[in-house]
Order: sequence, then structure tokens, then C-alpha cells
Amino acid sequence: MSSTRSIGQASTIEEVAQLAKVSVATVSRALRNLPNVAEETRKRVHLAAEQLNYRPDPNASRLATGRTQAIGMAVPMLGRWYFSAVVGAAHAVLVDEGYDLLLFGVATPEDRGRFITEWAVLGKRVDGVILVDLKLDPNELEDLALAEARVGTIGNMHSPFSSVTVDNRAAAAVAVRHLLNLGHREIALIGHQQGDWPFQVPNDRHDGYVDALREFGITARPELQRAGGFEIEGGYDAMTDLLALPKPPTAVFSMSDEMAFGAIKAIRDHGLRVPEDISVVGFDDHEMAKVMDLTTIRQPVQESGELIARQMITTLKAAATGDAVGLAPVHRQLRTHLVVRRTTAPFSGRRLRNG
Amino acid sequence: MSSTRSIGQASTIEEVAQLAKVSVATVSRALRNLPNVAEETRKRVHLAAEQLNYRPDPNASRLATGRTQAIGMAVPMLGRWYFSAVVGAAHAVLVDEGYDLLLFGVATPEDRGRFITEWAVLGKRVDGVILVDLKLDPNELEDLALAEARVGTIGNMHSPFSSVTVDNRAAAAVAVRHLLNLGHREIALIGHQQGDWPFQVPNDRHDGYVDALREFGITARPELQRAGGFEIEGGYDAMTDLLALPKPPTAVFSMSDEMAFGAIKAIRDHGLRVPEDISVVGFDDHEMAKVMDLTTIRQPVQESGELIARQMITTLKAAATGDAVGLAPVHRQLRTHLVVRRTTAPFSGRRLRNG
DNA sequence: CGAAGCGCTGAAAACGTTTGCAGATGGAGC
DNA sequence: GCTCCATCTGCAAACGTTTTCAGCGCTTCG
Repeated sequence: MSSTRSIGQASTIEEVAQLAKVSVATVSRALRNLPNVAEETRKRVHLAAEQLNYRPDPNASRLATGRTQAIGMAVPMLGRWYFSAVVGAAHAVLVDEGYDLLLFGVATPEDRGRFITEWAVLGKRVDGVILVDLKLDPNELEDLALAEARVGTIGNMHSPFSSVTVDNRAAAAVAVRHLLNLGHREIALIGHQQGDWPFQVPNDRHDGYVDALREFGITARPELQRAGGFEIEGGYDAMTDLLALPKPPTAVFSMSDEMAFGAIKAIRDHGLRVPEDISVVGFDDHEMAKVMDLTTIRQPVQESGELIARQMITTLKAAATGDAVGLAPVHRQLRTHLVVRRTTAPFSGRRLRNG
Repeated sequence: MSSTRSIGQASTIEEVAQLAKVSVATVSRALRNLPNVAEETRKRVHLAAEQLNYRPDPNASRLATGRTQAIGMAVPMLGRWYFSAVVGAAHAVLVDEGYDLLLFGVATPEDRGRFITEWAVLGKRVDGVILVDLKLDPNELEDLALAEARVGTIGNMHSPFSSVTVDNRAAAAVAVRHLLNLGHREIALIGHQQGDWPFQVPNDRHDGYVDALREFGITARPELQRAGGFEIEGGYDAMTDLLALPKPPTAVFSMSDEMAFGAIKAIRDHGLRVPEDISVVGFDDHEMAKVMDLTTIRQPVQESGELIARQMITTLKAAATGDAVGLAPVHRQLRTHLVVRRTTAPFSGRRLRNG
């Protein structure tokens, strides 16, 4: 029934024009539903286009208009749950608005530079870019601003660009304060990376950790802080190290749930129990946190992705219509909160000792 | 030092030509390192291009050549670990080869159709597409073949296109046989979806489940088979249902680790223990499987992504050079194996009863 | 010494859209 | 009947590459 099934070969706007007996210009206008084309003509063109299964060549269109109808997302680690969740959420709204999504993995600062020059500024691949958890340096900021790049960020706030963030510092402090209120005093940190780690988020969480300790008159000790690479494995290794300390901590704050999972595993492999021997609190509210009964800081991951995508769309629309006020960056800070489950418990009074 | 920092505005090939005092044709040839341009000229052009920070406009280039240097990936659920792992792995090799990666989420059969017509065949957005776990119907296959689309698949084998697969049926049978050998006879299945589920993989795993049971003279019972939507939550719900059965199963095979995690959680929430009361085996070897001590079927996720990406590159190269034999599809089947951890144990002899 | 071939270069025609501008048509107002 | 305007349409010039083809100057060979 109805038309034949095969979708056949691609056809050009020229052929549509011939079939509809109008010029290509009219076809172009009619199909994009621009004003100034007679209703009867529009119908004819649409019909012809449908018969020929016509789709405008996006590349020709991009070349002519300078717009790509695509946006790029730069994420540090594609495999991590947090990032894939954000990408998934953003993807949904972008596709819905007719945009393509290009993915760019940015593992190193060099990648980041390459991403910015090749993609965001010079390479005309995308109309805008969404940066997830990437910290820009002043030069990069300047480059992007000069190029009038449309940028949105998640995780970090850069004043010239719209952003969706959470207060990582405050949230981390809440997590650590929770442990302090339970009576813990020897609280380790997993996730902090020494040296010039190119992300801001971990630094903020680190600051929150220090803040909370200080409120209780405690100064953070370096030997209780371990890098975990934000992966399960890294969390495991970090915790293993901590357990080998002469006096292991009685509680751990992990900058991500995934590292927390690794830490819990390490603790159990060491013959100890969570939370009886050691309390653990994570950050993210990973979907596995419920399964693991992990006390953690919930942040609105999906919502962040959606919001920044929507914001990107509005920015792009504003740019297209020359609407200056629509172009002004908007910064949204979403709420986090502590979800208490069963990996945290009051300090028992017993301390472990090694050697 | 050296050149000034700002990357400045985009420049065109025309300007490079003027600066290097050659024609645009020569610039194009020189920068792509084609033969037939004098070494001295090539140097001059490269220098000029560098000074101007020239990058060829990909859209113009695409329009002229018909090639996009981009490949698309269609995945059913962006958020699931398996898919993001595959995408991550493929992304790494594609970017390495200078290809862009476009993402397309395909949740429904309609999406799939849209993906194929708009992207793979008619829309000239990508040079090739990688389908993850998507089952094509005959019409779609025909369309793609007619359009000479470059397609690679993971999960399903479609004879005209290169594929990377595992033997899901055999692997599932191994998992179930493991339970049978432990003495279990009432073995539930989580993950199977009744009706026309548009994916093949679950069907294969279901068949393997039936196969193994039959070897032991057992016929699969519908009430022991539950859909889980391949998510943690779904696994939890499915298991909860199973536990409400008059005679709950003594073991469960879950088609994915994530559903298995949910199932374990449900069992524990129900006051029962894994594996003492109920054994659980999963499928994937998710990175959390180690943490959860889950017995599961390991499949080479990363490797699959890499391989199919590489295969795509070779196909594209073969198409470019008109190399017919290079265009022939290659099918690779990777090995899986059972990883026994601690969620499976011999049948205790005790059966639970409700009501 | 002429022809042929080789290595290099440039002019110009694609590629398939969008869009500025001008022309055609027809109706309204005087 | 004429002008004016609004509405619709088409012509042609972009957009920035790639690629075909021809031409140029040299060498080589018969």
C-alpha cells in the first residue's frame, strides 16, 4: 500500500525543483517554511520532495549558511558513569531540537587545546560546544571569547559562558561534616590529585574537605589524602594504601562514588567491615549507590545535562536572531544533598593499628 | 616567544595561496601532501598555512569530496555501561584516525528507521555507521545495501556487513549450565522481553538459557522468566516478583550484570542471602562485577569497540581505493568465558516457599 | 634537432545549498 | 487608466574546498 518501500538514491534540490516546476530557490524556501511562498506552491514542493525522498545535503547547507546544526561535547572520560549520564541527557534534548551531537574525548590538557582550536574555534564543525568538567586557562578563555564561540559548561563556572554547576566545595564539606558529626576525626580523602590536575571540580571538593575539618579544629594531613583517578580501581588502590598506614583512618570521603565502591571493596578484602570498622561516603549518587547502600552526595546529573543543552539551544537561537540579551550567559547552580545510607556509622571508639 | 598566542580568526585557502604566492589548487595539494608538488613549494605553503593558522573548512571539503571524515554510532541506551564502554573504545581509535564521532541514540524501532534513512543513507552526515546491538529488518538491510552504506555491527551479525560478536547463545548456556552443575533446578531468567523486542542479543541469550535447561531435561517455565529492561531498577523489580512466587527459584541468570545487581539488592532487601539462599549469575563483566563479587560471563567490551572501529576504517579505505576485496565484510566472533566469583554456590537442598 | 615524456603549476568547473536582488503579476486607490 | 504596493518567484552570486585538464619548461631519447 501507499508508496513503494525502498528509499532509493539521494536526490538533489534541482530535481525537486524540476518535478515541482519551480526554481531551486523556491524549493529551498518552501521546504524550510519561510514566508513569501504561496500556499499552493509550498504544497507542490513538499509533495515533490516527498516523492523523491529528498533530503538537503547538510554539508552544502552548512557551507552556505555557516551553521552546522551540530554541537560538540567534550568529556574527560567517556567511560565514567557521570559523563555518560550527562552526555545521554544532553543528547536527548539536542536531537529533539534537530541538532547532531559530536563527541570529543578530552583526556589530557593537550587534547583540550586541540579540541578548542580544531573544533570550537577554527574547525567549523559545530555551532557550539559543551564542556563537561573542563577547566579553561585564561588563554583558552580569551581565544574562545574572541572567536565568539558558543560555549556552555557543566561543573565549572567561567563567567563569560553559561554554566550549570553545583557547589562542590560546600557539598564536600557537608559530606565530611557528616562524618565528623558521627565522631570521626581521622578522615581520609580519596580522589585528590597532586600537581596541576586540569580539572577544577576535584580541587573544590578538596577545599570542602579541608573546610569541614578546620571547623572541627583539625588540619588536613597529606598522608590521609590519596589520588584515585576517579575509577573503581584507583579507589581500591588508594584505600589499600590507607589501610597500610600505621594508624588507618576511621572514615573516608571519596570524591566519586566509583572510587568509593573500590574503597569499600578494598576494606572488605582486608577483612574489615563497612561501616563498623570504617565509614565511607561518596559523591554523585551513582545508580549503583543504592545497591551498595552507599552514603553519598546526590547531584542532579541528568538535569545538569538537560539544562546545559537547553541553554545552548537558547544561546544559539539568540545568536541567530541577534538578540543580545539572550546571549548573556546564565549561570545555574543546582542543589545537592546528602543521602544517608548504610556505609556510615558513628565512630566506634576503636582504632586500627598496623605494625 | 615564537609566534603570538592568539589563534585569531579563521582564514581561507585563498589567503594562504596569496601569502605563499601560489594558486589555491597548489595549496590544497601541498597541505594534503599529495604528490606532484615541489618540495620547496610544499614547505612554503605549509609555512604560510601555519602563519595564518589555516584550517580547511570541513564542510566545504565534505561538499567537494562527498566524504565527511565522520562516522556515526547508533546505540540503544546511552546511559548503560556496556554501551558507553563500547562507544568510548571506538571513539579512541576513530579520533586517532582523524574521524569525528557522531552519536545517535536509538531507543525505539522508529528511531532506528529514522537513523537509517536520515543518517546512514540519505543524510550525508557520516561516511559509515556502527550499529551497537541493533537488529535490522530485511527492508532496512536492503536499503543500506542499495545505498552502499558502510556499516559495521556489534552484537548482531548481518551477513552483508562486518561484525564483531560473541556467541550469546552459547555463553548464556554456559552460565546456566554452571548453575545446573551446582545442583540448581529452579533457575529464573531476568532480561527477556516478550513480544517483538527489536534486539537480537536478548533472544540469543534466552535461547541459550532454554538450551542448557533442556540438556538437563528441564523445560523452561514462563513464570520464571521476567523482563528487566536491562537496568538495575528493572532487575530489582523482576527479582522482587520472582521472590513473591509460591516457590521462588533457587538461582537466577540475568542477561546483564546491571540487572543482576538489582536482583541481588532485591534478594537482600527481602532478608535473604546471596549465594546461600539464591545464586545469581550475570552477563558482561561490568566493572562493578568485581566489587559485587558477581559470577558472570565476561565479554570483551573494549576490544569489541576497538575492533569494529578499526574494521570501519579499513572498509572506508578500501572503498576509497576501490579495493574490492577489502570491502568484503569480515565477521569476528570473540570469546567469552565464565568468571566464577561469589554469588553462586551449590544448591543447599532448602527451597523457599511463600504463602 | 624534433618529439615525447616528466614534473610541476594554475584556471576553472564542479559540489548542493542559501539568499540578495530584481522582476512579474495582480489588486487597490486615486 | 495609472501608480503604487504587496506578494510571489527566479536569477545568479556566494560559501570554501577538490579535482580535471591543459600548459609550461626541461630533460631524454631516437
